[in-house]
Amino acid sequence: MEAERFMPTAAEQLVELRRGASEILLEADLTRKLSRGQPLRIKAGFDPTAPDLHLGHTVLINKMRQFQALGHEVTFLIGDFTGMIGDPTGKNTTRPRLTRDEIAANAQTYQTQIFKILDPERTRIDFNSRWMTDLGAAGLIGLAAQYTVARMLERDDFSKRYKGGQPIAVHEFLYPLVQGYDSVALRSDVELGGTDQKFNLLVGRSLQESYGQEPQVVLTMPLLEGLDGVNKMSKSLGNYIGITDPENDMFGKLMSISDTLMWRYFELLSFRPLSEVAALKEAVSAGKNPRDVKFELGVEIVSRFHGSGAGERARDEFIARFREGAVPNDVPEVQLPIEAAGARLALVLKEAQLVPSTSHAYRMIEQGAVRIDGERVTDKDLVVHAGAKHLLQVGKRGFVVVTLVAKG
RNA sequence: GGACAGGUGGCUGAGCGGUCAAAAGCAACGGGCUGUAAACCCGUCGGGCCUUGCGUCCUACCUAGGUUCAAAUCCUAGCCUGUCCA
Repeated sequence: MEAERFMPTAAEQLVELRRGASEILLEADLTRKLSRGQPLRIKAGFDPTAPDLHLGHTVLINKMRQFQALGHEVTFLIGDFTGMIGDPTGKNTTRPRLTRDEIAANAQTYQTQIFKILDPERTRIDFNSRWMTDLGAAGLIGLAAQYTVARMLERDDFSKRYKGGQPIAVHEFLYPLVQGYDSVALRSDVELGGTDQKFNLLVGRSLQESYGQEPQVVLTMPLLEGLDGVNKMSKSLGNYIGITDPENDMFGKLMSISDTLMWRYFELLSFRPLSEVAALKEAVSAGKNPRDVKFELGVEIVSRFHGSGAGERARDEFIARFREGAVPNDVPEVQLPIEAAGARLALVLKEAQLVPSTSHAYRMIEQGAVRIDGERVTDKDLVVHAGAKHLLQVGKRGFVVVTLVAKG
């Protein structure tokens, strides 16, 4: 990697790096490391089982990007070994063991996604199985000897479960240790993580000292709230915006967040200078419609992942569809074989996958959620006939154009 | 190793032989009002079928058996979890 690159002073860098960060432990250490004027080794770990990144993950990735821009070296560490343990969450679900091929595929997926944000030239992708498989049982025990149970139980999650009579499997203690050992193996200078990772990241500091290294600086970023504005964004909660979501979906989801949450997204996701964000806030309290400010957020984010111009496109489409009630221009079309005598609409809705079951279809019709060719359906026994082509709509978002053909 | 307690729908949590597809809350979904915001109001919330009916069938209260006309509810064994004791 090129060593020659303009690097601002430690103080200047610190100002940038502090932005959005929840905590920097210890900031004095970071200043010292930065003052050396050498590129630092920045590490952030990711789960190999879920290669679908969402905006929540990008909070961290954006921070990595910032380090890169300042001339540091970033390692995107895929925890293929730790994935077998599973980060303790209290839900202790045993994760499926991934095959080599699956891991490789996931890593590939990660790359295509993160390089929309990170500079490929300055990003290393690594796997912790690279050193963990060689560590062996003896090595693992040696590693476990570096930390005490009492200190383990300081972890918030563990102490809660311990006090609350919830199970804690012994192997869960290994997760922080292995993650910490990754820092030893990489000789990392800084590790980034969500605030929920604080404990694990600190274990890294401690282990590096045990192994005779200078401890890493821990920089935690807040967890981004999901669409509900309450829980952290996560795929399993279904409150996420995937960075591979189609542009219209992505825009639509961004528009559905609350006004309060919007500012949070500006803070953590937007690349706008904070001064600009402050100005927008000002404008809103002066009477500007928050919706229009949200449009700006949507445009920026969608363009980031779908290319310049995509954001504006999505916005226009959104306005056309929802403000003016137009039908989206990318409605999927399907062809369905039905009985020559005709078929109940409820069944067709199910077949077209607009609803999960015919029972559900009946309920939707009863609730006035179903439209056929723009007309609200009131008759739940409505029969449609072969040869016809209809635009079906369920709720605000479900659209399908079906062509009905006679069976046989 | 021993004693005790417990395992119910996406979650929390009632029920402890029939009236239970299972109270209640949360979440979710749909409608209304809007800006696909919040708040609020209304409704739905296992699945199939049709004769859309307080209809019918299937699947469901950890697993496997059993007792009963009938079991989420009782019995037996197993698995899992927690508490206390050693």
